Amino acid sequence: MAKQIEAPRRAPLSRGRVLRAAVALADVGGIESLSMRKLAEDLGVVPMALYKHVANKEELLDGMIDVVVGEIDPPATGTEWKSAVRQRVLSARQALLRHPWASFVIESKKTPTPMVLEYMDSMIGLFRAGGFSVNLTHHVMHVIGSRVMGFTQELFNDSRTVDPEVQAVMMRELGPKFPNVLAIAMAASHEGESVVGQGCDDQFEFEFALDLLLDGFERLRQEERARETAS
Amino acid sequence: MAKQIEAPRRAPLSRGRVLRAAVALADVGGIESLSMRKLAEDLGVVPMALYKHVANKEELLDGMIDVVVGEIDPPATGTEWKSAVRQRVLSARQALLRHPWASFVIESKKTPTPMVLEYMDSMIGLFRAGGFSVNLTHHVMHVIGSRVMGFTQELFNDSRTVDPEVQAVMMRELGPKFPNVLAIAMAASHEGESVVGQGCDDQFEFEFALDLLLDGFERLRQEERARETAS
DNA sequence: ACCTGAACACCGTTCAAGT
DNA sequence: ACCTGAACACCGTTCAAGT
Repeated sequence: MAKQIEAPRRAPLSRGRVLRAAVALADVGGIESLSMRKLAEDLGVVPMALYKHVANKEELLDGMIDVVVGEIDPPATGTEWKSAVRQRVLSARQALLRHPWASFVIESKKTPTPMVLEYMDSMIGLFRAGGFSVNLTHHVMHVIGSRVMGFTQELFNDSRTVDPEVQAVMMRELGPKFPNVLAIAMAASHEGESVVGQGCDDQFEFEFALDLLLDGFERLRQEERARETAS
Repeated sequence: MAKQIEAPRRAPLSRGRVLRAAVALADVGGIESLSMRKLAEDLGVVPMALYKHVANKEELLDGMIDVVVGEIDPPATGTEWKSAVRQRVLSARQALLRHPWASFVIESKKTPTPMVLEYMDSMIGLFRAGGFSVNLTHHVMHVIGSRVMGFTQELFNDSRTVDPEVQAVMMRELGPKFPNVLAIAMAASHEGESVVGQGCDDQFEFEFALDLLLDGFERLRQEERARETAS
């Protein structure tokens, strides 16, 4: 029967608390469920109170990105460039998987946040330390693109578990019009000889792509060095 | 002094006219300027009239994507897989460049539209015809990712023209914190020996990346065929 | 039956009034 | 000086009233 009139104000609202609450909200409800008003409610605060800590929603999103980027492991030291890049990218991927909204928000920005820029800078540094010229580093950064942050646009999502019934429907519906897509979807769900299809293995595909790129980069690097020593 | 009471109703509003108007609106004002209400106004129509032709905004966006995808050239016939894929991807890129909002909208969809699926299906067909197995095709489609549609996430946009003064400011501001990013930005703007930096050449970078991937695919394809004939 | 104005349930953000 | 309720200028979409 305690009186409930004065709800205990947890902590005195700070930028950090606002950002963490926003990340949590987007994690559970998706980015489209994040509004200034809803966030304020979550924090037990009037909407306008948020504007003391973030200038506007844009800046809130910037801050949220930085929270995610902050979760990426620092680069390994003392390893050769390829595994250093590989490890860091895969660590970024883990952070991004924890916050599925983040890749979309990062892309939607026209200018990267300072922390993203810092991450990129250190990644460039790994290539430079590995003996890549400035120009070649520039090119490979473009090639690796968003994958350097640990994500790729999945234009077609075949990683969901498909139960046999749905599969049969897909067969009938999509089969005639998209036979090639169907063939891949079917093959993917039977791969790995699990009883029922579990869709394709995103982690495998990501690493497959990453390694193909890194191998290509290695070749370019060697060609460049050969050209240098030849002249 | 003509009477203006009855504005001439151009055409009797159709799904096609709605979609084309929406595309035009997004082309000039950006996707964030596209609202059902503004679109209706552009068409000289009450907002609710749109809902006769599209179920909701989601479906409007789907239709807009299909307009863009419809601009992509059909695949060349009678050429080997690599140049067929290359040509088609570069044609997709041209379409996407004409509608800068499109890549973002395409990504934002969780399921591809039928026309996107059809495009993917025909692209898969090109690989299959080139002798790639179903599984290898699956992998390379993941590797090529969004680039197959002609776009990549640019996490850092160094393609803008930078005048020397801005460059000097960048040098001072970014230099200490992001030396590696700066080095690349500087180098990119001096490349091609134009007098003033024009930023990096996006078309070159896109083709560089695409060709690196295609060469990698070629190698994988040959390895696979060698494995087949060996067994 | 079709069309459409008003209304509903939201937004992000401004601003002036309250303390 | 700080805080905040109300208001503003938008959204997408429902719905009932008008023809």
